[in-house]
Amino acid sequence: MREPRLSRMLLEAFRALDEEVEAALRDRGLDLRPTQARALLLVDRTGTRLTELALRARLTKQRMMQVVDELEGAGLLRRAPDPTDARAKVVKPTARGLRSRAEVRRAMASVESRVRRQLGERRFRSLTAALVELTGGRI
Amino acid sequence: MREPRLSRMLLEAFRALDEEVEAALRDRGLDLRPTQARALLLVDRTGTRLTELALRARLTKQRMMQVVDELEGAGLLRRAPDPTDARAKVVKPTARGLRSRAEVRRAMASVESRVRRQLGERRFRSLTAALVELTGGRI
DNA sequence: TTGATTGGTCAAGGAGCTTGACGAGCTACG
DNA sequence: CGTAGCTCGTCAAGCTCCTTGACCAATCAA
Repeated sequence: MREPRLSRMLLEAFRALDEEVEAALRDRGLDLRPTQARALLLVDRTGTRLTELALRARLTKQRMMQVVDELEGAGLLRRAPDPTDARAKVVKPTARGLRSRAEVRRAMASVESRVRRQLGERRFRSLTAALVELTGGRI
Repeated sequence: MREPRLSRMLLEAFRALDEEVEAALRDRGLDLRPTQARALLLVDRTGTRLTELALRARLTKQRMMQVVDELEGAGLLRRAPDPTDARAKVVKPTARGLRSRAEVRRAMASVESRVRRQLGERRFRSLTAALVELTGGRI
């Protein structure tokens, strides 16, 4: 490679892992794109507001609405009125959504263990520690 | 954070660095987006074919053409016929392009040194080594 | 020589994200 | 209390980055 830059490597590593997660999801029969999968993980069992989801995912609420729309269309999430605030709604997982979420967790965990084995425990920890430091509180 | 996943951290770290590079470029008076900056670095002084650029950047040639179009419009690159192959053209930096490229190199290098200082030499090396291993030849 | 391949290009579109605006409901403060 | 300002979800539009598909002209391989 001609210009092996750190940011480039981070992007490639992200893409590689992202594709791996997507493939793992497909293997489990889930047709979810990584953004959808990540959003699914952020929803509390008891229901979470859209705005809160957007904050957690660091997306605009408009974008999060699109993602929730998709997941609602897929029957994995549903919206219910928030009893404590007439403006708001809460997003909840459906029964299918809960099952899918468990699959997503397993898929992500399996990829992550694969990486952990590839690097070895010590280097894996070192990698995540470095990333935490680089992102400095963004995550 | 609720679900601190490796792929998420990689993405956030990439974005953080990318924004930092973009800001560093703006500080130097260059209005280049990171994709354009990276492409600019890939062009040989003596000229490089579009297809070769696409390969180096791991983009489709169609996308690379768009990026080169933008950089040509900005007066940083120009296309010349390839004397050895009548189908082909070579993309070359203009004089301004060469100067901009040097600025890009400095901007990227400065961000990378900042990270290097932040992490310390040992952990920086460990990070890049882990990323190389994760991307496994993609870079 | 001719069939397959390569280099650049045009066209169209999709994924993922953003900004802007807005109505309905909530909250704080005079 | 009243009202000014804010928050929640939403609609609309558009941008960036990238992709797929189709072509033609030039080159290469048989």
